[in-house]
Amino acid sequence: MPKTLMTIGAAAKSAGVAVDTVRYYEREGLLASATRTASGYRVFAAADVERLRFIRKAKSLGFTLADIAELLRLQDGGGPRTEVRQRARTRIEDLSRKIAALAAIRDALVALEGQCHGRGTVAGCPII
Amino acid sequence: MPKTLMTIGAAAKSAGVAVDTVRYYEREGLLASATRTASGYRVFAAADVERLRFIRKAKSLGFTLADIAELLRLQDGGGPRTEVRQRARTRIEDLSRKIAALAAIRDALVALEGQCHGRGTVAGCPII
DNA sequence: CTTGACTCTGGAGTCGAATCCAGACTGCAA
DNA sequence: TTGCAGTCTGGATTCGACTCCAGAGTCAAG
Repeated sequence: MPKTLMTIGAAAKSAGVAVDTVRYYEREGLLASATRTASGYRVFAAADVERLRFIRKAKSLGFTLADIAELLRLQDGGGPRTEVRQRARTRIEDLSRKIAALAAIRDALVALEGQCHGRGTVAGCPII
Repeated sequence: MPKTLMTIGAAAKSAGVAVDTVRYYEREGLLASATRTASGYRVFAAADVERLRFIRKAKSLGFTLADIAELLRLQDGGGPRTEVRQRARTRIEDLSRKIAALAAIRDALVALEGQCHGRGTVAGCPII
């Protein structure tokens, strides 16, 4: 096997994911069914590892697997770039909303913390 | 039944949660086992509704049910207020970290978006 | 040839926080 | 009295993204 062709273990390691995760992605259709050796072992090429890395990166950017599946479908179909931009923008808006919500929560807690002098029992504590 | 005593449906509605959720909280120990009518219906008092409201509010502040159970235990035990403050501070730190992480993700996406001119197919699109 | 690491499959289990279900019972109004 | 909304129980199901399992087959090193 040339070094660009590898077993699932090598591919997983190279992409930084777990072996089970690779099989899971294949089941979920994010990866095409891998070709097999005569004995049934999956064989992965560099492009597959790239795809795994892309999934990992997109996940780290907060996309769900469903989002990523969409993106990959676009990629596979050579779809329009505007579509990709649109998804990125949607995701950015999601993130902004989520950040604002969390910041509001934090500020509310900070305010409560400021009101609590920290002495006595919890009875009457503004946080409670 | 005096109007401060109510069925699960009324209590749930008054606190703004679902009936199933109330039973779930009871099962999980966030609410003491409610007293019952002769026929086995749960009976709730104003204090129970307050407790439900507290849970709802704490949840909206991003505490998990496990966090909230702790807070309630403190409350029930008349524990030290410093403890409550400590938990609030921990939660604030959690939130700050989460906000920072999301902001980093968003900024990365914004940067990618800026690099993509939005023309052509996805091949070579920096977002991909 | 044996050992140990790797891979295969289908399916089950995990987490949190509910939500939904069937089937039986209760309570209130018309 | 009948009808329907509400309640009871215990258990199953949901979502997302894995993770783990048993039992069987395969591969490479020593």
